[in-house]
Amino acid sequence: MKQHIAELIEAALAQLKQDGILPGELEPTIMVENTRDKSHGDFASNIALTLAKPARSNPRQLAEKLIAALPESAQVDRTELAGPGFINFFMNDASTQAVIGEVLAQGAQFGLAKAPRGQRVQVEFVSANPTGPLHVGHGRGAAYGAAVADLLQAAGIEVEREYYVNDAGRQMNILAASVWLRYLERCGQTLTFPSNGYKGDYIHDIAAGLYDDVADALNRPAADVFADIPADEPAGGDKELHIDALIERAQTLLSADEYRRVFDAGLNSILADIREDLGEFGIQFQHWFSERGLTSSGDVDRALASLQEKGHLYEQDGNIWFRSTAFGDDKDRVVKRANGQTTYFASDIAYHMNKFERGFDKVINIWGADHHGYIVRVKAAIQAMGYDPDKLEIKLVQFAILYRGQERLAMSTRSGSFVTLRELRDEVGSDACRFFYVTRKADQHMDFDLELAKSESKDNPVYYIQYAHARICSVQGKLTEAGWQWNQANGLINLNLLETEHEKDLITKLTKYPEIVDNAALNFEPHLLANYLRELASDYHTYYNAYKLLIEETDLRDARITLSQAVRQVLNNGLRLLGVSAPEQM
RNA sequence: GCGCCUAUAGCUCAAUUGGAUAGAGCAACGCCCUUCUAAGGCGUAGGUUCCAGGUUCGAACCCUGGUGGGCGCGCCA
Repeated sequence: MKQHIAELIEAALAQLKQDGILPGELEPTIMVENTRDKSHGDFASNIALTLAKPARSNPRQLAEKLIAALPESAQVDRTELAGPGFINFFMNDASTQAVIGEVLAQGAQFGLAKAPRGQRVQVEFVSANPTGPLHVGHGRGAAYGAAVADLLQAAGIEVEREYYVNDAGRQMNILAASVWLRYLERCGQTLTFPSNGYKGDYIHDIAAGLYDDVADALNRPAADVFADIPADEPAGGDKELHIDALIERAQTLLSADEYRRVFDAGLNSILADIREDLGEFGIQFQHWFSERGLTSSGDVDRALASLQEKGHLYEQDGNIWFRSTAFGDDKDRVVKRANGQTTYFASDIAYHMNKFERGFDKVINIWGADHHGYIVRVKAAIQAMGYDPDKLEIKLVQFAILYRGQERLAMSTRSGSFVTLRELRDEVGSDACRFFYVTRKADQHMDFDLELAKSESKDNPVYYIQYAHARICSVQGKLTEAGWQWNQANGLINLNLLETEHEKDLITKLTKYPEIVDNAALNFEPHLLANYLRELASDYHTYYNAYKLLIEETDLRDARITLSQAVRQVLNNGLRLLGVSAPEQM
């Protein structure tokens, strides 16, 4: 409909150019906006305001001339000059009501792009280190990333969802050492667990599983394990040196294969858990991309060679540095240490090279806000390798702080006292989690109140929206009980009977849905859809309370139920895009 | 110290990305169930959009300078 109005304005502009009122070379972009206030009509254009200066004319006079030059349209009831020079368009009821037929005809397809946009994007999200279960902080990134990916797909873009698995590096070795030490305890030995190890209960479970598989084949005397190991922090030493020495010791006392066995026991078990957790959260990834694979495939070497060849690497103090300052970074970054080991950043460079080689039109990374310091250097590397850094879109997700009523819940991964995503889902349900996580703009800090998410009342937007859906479904049941039938065709013919303000508002709201989906997708802002659904549900509850649907007059009854069914369909479509279920009864 | 995010009603947040009179929900107060789910609805009240300048037809939004909050500033991952 906006398109239609833009065409009308374009025709008017052409007319004015022909009449010599506007300079012929003017090529303005025509903006048609939804009005905030319905007394301003359905749509408004600010074209006269933007053209006033180049046309050397007063905006209101120009608007008047434009209105006079607008072609007739069957859809537009009337136009009006308002305020400083806005042109307001009032659509006629029939053209607005047509949306109901569209919704019912298209069903689950309503709101999806009519044609593919011919773009392929990758969305990488969650990508939590596989050193423990996902916690509530990952939950927001998960819900946000999934919603963005689903929205982009709805907007006609081909989407690949990817999880980058950090299965290499020191943290993973700490995990392996933690598992091994718990396993040694399982074998009956007594030892002092390192303060810097992973202490969660899941480590015990993994160790128990390992013991079930290999019995005491990987057992070594604790005395040997701890012989000459530098003291841990509680004993007055350095916890980092302590754990590193333990890792090295594990690698000495165990053969390479044996160490790998322990390492993989931790990695695989945790990855499986994460995968299951996300699956239950309604999130599927097409690819689980292994960091370790980047080294074995030679991508890391290739990425560094590429930088080397273009003259962006140099050697100092035995380390190899990437001159990222040439691309706006505050300092250069080491990519290869003097001992020959590449850094995590080198893997990241290789990973992004790999992404770009896969030929996506856009690569979207969803990161926790604590990673913002990496944006500049990653973009620097991309540019240095000769790729377009603007194709990489990095969305930062701010932290969510959990509250139980007034009480603020603490989180700390190492101490094992964190709230996991699974615990959160068990407590408030996946639906509420998915919805709450995306009701706020991603770059907005948010408070997540467990009590509210659990409450089954209108205070809780998830239940409020789901209830609107269930209400409509229940009307269908009552209809049959009353011995009536809903005749959709008859309802569609009689839409003109829906002439109350409530009904008009509701129908207008339905017409906005496709645009909301598009906006939410292209701006990576699922909260727009969440807010829209709340408004639509609110409009429906208002309507439901104001009028009775099950009435004697067949035509009006059919029209009202037809409208209700269209609302139900849109609620269903919208909730599904956010990964929230639309129950038929509650 | 430097960088990124942020500041809107008592609280949690919106504002169609620069549009007209800044909107919702909580909380407060007053109403509506012999009527399709009261798991709901109606109404009242609540604002110098952190401060000071600037840009323009027009600013919560853009620019400059402050102030408060969050996060980051490893050859860790």
